[in-house]
Amino acid sequence: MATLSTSFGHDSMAAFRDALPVGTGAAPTADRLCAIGDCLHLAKGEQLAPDAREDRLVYVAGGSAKLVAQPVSDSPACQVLAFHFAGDMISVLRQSGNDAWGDFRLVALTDCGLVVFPAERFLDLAQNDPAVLRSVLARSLQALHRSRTRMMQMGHKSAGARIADFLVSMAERLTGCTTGACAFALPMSRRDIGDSLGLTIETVSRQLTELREAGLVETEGRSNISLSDVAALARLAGRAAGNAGSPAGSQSGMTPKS
Amino acid sequence: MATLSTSFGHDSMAAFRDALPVGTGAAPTADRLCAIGDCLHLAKGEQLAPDAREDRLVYVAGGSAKLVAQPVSDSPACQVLAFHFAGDMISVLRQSGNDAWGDFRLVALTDCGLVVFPAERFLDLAQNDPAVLRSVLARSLQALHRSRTRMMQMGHKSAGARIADFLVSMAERLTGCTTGACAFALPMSRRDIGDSLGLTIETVSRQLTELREAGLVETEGRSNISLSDVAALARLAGRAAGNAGSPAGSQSGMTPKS
DNA sequence: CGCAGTCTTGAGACAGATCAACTCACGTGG
DNA sequence: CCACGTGAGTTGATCTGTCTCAAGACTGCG
Repeated sequence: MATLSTSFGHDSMAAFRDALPVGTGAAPTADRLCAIGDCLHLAKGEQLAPDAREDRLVYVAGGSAKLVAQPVSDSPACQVLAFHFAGDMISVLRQSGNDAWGDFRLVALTDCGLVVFPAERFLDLAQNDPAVLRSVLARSLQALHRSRTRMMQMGHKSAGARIADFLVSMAERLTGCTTGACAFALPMSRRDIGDSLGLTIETVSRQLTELREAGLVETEGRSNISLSDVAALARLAGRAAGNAGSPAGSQSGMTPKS
Repeated sequence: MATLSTSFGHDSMAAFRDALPVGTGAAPTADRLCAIGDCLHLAKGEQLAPDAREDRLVYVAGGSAKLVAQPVSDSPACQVLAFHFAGDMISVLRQSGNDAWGDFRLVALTDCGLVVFPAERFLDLAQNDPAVLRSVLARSLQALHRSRTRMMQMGHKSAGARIADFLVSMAERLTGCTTGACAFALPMSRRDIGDSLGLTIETVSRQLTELREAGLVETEGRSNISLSDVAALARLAGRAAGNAGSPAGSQSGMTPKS
């Protein structure tokens, strides 16, 4: 976290600026937005201090993180709400209020660079530039849509389908691959996967074994995984044909240029 | 849908206007918004024509409706995404895109009055009045938050907890009651309840019976229900103490004044 | 009053959770 | 550099909760 911190921070801000919509005369707004953004670097395992006073918008410039909700009293399982990777813009809302769940926290799965904004002030500034505000709104609606779709799936999908869906989604988000074969390293543990899918760690493991025996998946070490046929997995996951759903999380990807 | 349409329509529009944030100089914007809004009345069982070309924002002026997603090819169960009541502002996005799910449809559970806006044009106009735009954004973020929270619960909650949660949520939304006893009429069928909770109709029935035997619930006829102790149900549902989560749906309630 | 569809209730099957070993990867210290 | 230990991952046996299939009872409508 030491020496590289500042330069990483600088890169983070630059990355954020690049991700902004290129509206006419948006430059001054971008400047002001950057002025209130707080660059920070989280080492693997560290978490964003859960300031309960205000909502925050966080831009992930690099690395990967998980958004978790911790049960307030008892402590059995913490639910993973979403995984996030470079380019995602996520809203970390304060206190869910009065449910049995405590606050939401962003935890680093790998070292990662973030830009943190106070939501209120960010929106105040964005208000001057309707294009930015609207862009954020559009992302939110999209995110809502994805969340709904995901919820829907969670409702009645088998463990196997959920795992397949998870893998397809990861392949897509980590490598951009939507068909054929691909390999990548999963930054999260089996427990994280289970917690995000509403399954136990044992079930996750068993399903992976099954896929391995079916020749669709190969694993090496703890995190390296390779999929031999993404399309087949997508079919197993109950997706139509194309895909593009991003079930395992992404609520507000912010990559208007790509 | 015939004779009463216009007068009901008028009331719907008035209700919508009342719900708008009272910003300075917002009146002209309100006028323009109302100008593109389409008032319409749905009889019980009717559905909003699923125009697949554009996203729409719908204000529910009166009555109750369900937002459903229909599987495109096979036809086993249609998933109920949310229930909506008077005062809710919901976004009906067109085609989920490429998933195995077809389009989203709004179906009337009881006769209801709606104001339908083309999302694009609504936002174009709202852009002139940042207060309105921001209000919509705030609602969206809230909705996302609720959706996430709900998803989280869906993940690992027992059937009993889901039903209890559902009842508490309905009590709150239909009668404003958050503790003590209350009675109301459920506008949706057991099947709808099951489809929204990811349970079968039989399980819903069984759980209700169980609650009845526990003395927490009484039913009369098909839809009348009375809860003797909402707080106890909330506890059963795994909520902390207060409540205010609105799990069974509401994504964008629009009642800034209340 | 009778029919159709909704709701309830029961018995059996199955998926996934739970409990309990066991194995292996990876980081540490000798 | 390699043995070692810890914690992650795998595998197996069993158990519980929910779905499924199948009657039956009731509501509410024509």
